[in-house]
Amino acid sequence: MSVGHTGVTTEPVVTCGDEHEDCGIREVLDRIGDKWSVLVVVELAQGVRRFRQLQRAVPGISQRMLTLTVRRLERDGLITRTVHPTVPPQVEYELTTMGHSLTHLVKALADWSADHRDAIARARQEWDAVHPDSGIR
Amino acid sequence: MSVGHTGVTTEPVVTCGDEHEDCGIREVLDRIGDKWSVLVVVELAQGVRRFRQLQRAVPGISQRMLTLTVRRLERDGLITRTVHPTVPPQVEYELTTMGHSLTHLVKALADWSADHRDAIARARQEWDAVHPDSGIR
DNA sequence: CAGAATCCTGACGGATACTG
DNA sequence: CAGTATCCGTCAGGATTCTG
Repeated sequence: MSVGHTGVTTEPVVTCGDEHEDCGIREVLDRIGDKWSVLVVVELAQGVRRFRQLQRAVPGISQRMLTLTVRRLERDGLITRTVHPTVPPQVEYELTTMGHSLTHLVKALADWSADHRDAIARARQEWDAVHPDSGIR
Repeated sequence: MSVGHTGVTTEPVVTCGDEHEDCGIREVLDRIGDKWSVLVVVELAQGVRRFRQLQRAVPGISQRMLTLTVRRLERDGLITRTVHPTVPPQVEYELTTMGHSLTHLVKALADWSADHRDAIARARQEWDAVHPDSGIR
């Protein structure tokens, strides 16, 4: 579609209809924009996982944050939480259909990231070279 | 491996290759996951904009945050900043090619949001009804 | 194992005032 | 107009401890 960033003839790829309104974008980002949600979703995309499994699969996450993250994902209907009344307790997490659909979006993110991470890194180095102590980072 | 818990025969849509590594996902989210970046990008998808134009187009953003946001986007090579040495000063912001490509990703986010916002809202209400005072929110 | 409850810190971001 | 400079509150998220 020839995006051409100089010849602004491109019709807007994304518009908000209402000029002054946030599209639903922020709504998604408020859910998956946090530090751990996507990583948990990515892991659950592999299959059913138990609590400890998730924690090991997502290195660096604390129990607290894992708990909060899965609770919120559950609340939003993106994953299910199944408690097996055994001892010791066993809790399984699994993506819902909606959760799986989110997976596609995450893939788009990963793809874009893979495609541009180098360019971004270069742009940064360049910028940082030109603006030594800008406070920006 | 057939992930499909419904009938989704899809092989994992997103995998991280290395089992224990963040894909580049967090990298993207660290850039556009903040409060304002996407909104600025969306506005710039419409065309070239000046500072005040941007601020009016993105209601609620402070000068400070607008400044920080455009600086970071510029640093990452997603937008350009052109200063016209006039008086009063005139500064124009414009998406780069890479910035435009990001626009497609943002559209994917908006689409997913539009498709699932209702389902999410319902899931929440339901969850909140079952878990009156869970602290989660 | 799978959490709940607390405490604590840094960073994100808002408000305001000043400048070229 | 297009910023910069400060001050300040909030809160996401880490570390730690306790429990069924």
